[in-house]
Amino acid sequence: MHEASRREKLREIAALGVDPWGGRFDDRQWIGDIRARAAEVTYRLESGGELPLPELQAEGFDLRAWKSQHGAGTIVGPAVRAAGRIVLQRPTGKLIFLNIRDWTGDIQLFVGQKQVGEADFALAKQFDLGDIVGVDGQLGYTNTGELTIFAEKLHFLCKAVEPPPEKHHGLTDPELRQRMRYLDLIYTPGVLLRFLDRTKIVHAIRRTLAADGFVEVEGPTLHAIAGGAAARPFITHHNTLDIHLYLRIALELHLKRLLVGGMERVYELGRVYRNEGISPRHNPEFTMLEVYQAFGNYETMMELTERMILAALDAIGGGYRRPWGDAVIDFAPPFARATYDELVQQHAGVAADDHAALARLARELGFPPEGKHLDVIKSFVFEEHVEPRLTGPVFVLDYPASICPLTKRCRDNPQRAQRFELFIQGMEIANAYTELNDPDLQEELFRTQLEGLPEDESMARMDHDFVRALRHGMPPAGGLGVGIDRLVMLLTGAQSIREVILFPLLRPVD
RNA sequence: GAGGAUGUAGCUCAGUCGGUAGAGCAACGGACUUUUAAUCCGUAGGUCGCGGGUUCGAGCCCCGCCAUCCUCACCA
Repeated sequence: MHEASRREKLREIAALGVDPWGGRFDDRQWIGDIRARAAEVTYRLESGGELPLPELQAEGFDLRAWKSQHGAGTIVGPAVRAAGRIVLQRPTGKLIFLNIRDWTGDIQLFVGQKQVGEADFALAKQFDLGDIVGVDGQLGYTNTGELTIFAEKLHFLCKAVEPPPEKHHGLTDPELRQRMRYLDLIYTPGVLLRFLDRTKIVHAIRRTLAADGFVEVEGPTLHAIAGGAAARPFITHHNTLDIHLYLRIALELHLKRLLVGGMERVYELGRVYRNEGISPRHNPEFTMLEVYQAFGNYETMMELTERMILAALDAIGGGYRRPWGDAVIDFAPPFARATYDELVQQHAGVAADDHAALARLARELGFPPEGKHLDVIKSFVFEEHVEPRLTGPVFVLDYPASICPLTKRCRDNPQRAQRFELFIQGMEIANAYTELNDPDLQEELFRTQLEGLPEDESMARMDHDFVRALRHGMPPAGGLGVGIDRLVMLLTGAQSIREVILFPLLRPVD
């Protein structure tokens, strides 16, 4: 079978006195850095003097013709050391061309029998696609103008006993791409870069927060009460205490306790878990950022949100206009701002206080409005009719107070909550409040929220300790939540959340 | 949870009307010191997702199950 010949080569490599699993390999340069040294390659004329080589990327460039034009000489370049996985191999008798890949790029190796000697050439004949090899050699160009390392010494660094995917098509089966992410990262163009961009985005966010004096903390992920959001939790059990515990569905309530405790600027960037459906925009575990700033409000958070996103874009490069599917998202600041009611008027064509018109529209959209509060009807219309039209980026301001249980009301209008959500391509990316710090009102709002829940969500409980913490005094504060996975989707052009989560949840197979 | 699509060699994919299972890449043997998905000659490789059924005969038709993808519902 396919493994047998590779295992045979493994034995033959060992028989050559080489460890087929490799070892420490110091002082090698990344292929991207080596490629950047192309300009150091020159043409040394026998008649004396050195010529720089022309731009060799040009299609159809013929180095042979160029050389005969300029007279006899040799190509000289810097000595380099590289390591990478063999992704293509073209043996032509006593000469082998290899393409190797590290996480910065690909480069061609020229391995000639005469040039590397009998021993290394015997080793090179045992190479398979997928093996990891090292090389010492001179950077130069082949006759066809391809930047190439002309090997002088080869090093074997790791055998691949399994064959790689098809060399041209790679892995296309979406199931295999997720189950074998290690192959997807190597062989699907753009995948590794996207995940590296995710890291840069998260780092840019942390840098922005650190520069503003925020501290990062780690709250508990096992909660006795799953609070801070409305979602079904995962349930687990602690043996020694013999209690049910819930994986956290939000970061909010513990971070606010820290506000009470005097951590004036605090954030957590971490995983939350929601026992809900899986879709191109939902994974059961996903990454949230929550930020709390004492003596700020939701406008403080809006300004911070915009700065973090711009810093993330700067970190990955490519400007503020980003393709996303068939659309282009324009992140050029400042992001648009509009009130909730204005957007209802604009996109639904209905005045936000016109109860009858909203009810009519809700019914048309399949939502029976009878006996429902105006804000509930409006909220339905907003979600169904307005949100999909918010291609954004747009900050939606001043939500109806009755759907915001953790939010301070607007001073001039208690029917409005000091809350914004940032929408981009119909997706909610950020959600921020001026945090409610009135303990009695908070307790009352929790209570009415719990009363409204259906039977099967009765695991939601009042968090009395949180309310007690508020009674000890939480400074007025702005709070922000950001869905990191979705933000990364938008910034990197990914159409599915599975393209930005390294190991999305899949049903296990034996 | 509902509906639709897909599942054939390690990978990417064909497979007509129900009649002996196909290609390319990868692999193996041979030729080749400037190739570019190298090329040329030859060889080998299959539980057609799993389980039933219909039929003289099933990759193909029927039933059930499994997995993945998409849409919807829940949700961010």
